[in-house]
Amino acid sequence: MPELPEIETIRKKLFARILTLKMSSIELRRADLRIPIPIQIKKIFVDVAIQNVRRRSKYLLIDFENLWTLIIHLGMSGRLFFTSPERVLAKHDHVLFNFKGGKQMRFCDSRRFGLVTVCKTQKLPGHELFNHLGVEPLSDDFDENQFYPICQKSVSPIKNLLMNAQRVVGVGNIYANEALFLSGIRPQRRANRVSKNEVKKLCQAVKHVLLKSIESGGTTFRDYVDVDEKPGLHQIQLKVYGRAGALCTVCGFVIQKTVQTNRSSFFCPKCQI
DNA sequence: CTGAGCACCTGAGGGC
DNA sequence: TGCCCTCAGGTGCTCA
Repeated sequence: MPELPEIETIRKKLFARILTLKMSSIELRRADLRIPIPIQIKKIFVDVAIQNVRRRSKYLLIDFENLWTLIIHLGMSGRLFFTSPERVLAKHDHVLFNFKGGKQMRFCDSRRFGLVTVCKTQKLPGHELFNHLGVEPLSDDFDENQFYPICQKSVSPIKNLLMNAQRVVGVGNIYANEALFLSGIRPQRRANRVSKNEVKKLCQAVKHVLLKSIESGGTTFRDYVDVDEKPGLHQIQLKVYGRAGALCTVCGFVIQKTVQTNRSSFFCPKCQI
């Protein structure tokens, strides 16, 4: 479920909270996630200082002083939250990170599309999870000069290209739909039919919608919550996602829904060409 | 190489 | 209540 703004919200809260903490133990209740959790996780992070909490794409990266990094991805249904160790375990609480001083952080994921794994910090860039990833959309590298040539070479729908992590990372179904609305481009338009000026508007819209959502603590459409189990507030600002049949807030036309490669697309037929 | 389709897995919600 | 269907903030494989 979570896209870049939700992961970034979690990253910021984790950064503020765990740099002063050390783990006392890690319990694996179920290890068969998207990739199996390596057993060594139970040892290598115990009693080691935490140096940083970073994000790459939708992956959380927790760097430890012993030069190992804990990698966490939430998939569609994953949650990472702090709680008391006494709290009754839920069916899908798969990993328990126990901190000295009594707090516990739980990784919970009903669909198990997420993952928890480890890597030597230095070897992260070449890791198979990361070595094919495209540009970070909030970086200065993401603009029309970089993205327009990519669009020119692709006949796939512009929305598919936006959601292709080999090209741009972090933009999932909600924010792809929203950014395309803000830039006036229909999701199904072929990428090589988008002008350079439209690509410029699209890049700006992607940055805008991601930053606005981060300001609001992410979007809670169904069940996203942060590490304090608090929902985000950005859903009240959504213009098209989940609004099929409702009226466009700009022109009053009825928002349409279609399906592209098994994902729902929402657009205003008047505002988006 | 690209793009479409589908698989991975579970739970929620609607219709009957 | 129960069953069956559809749908869901992601990713990566296979096939044409």
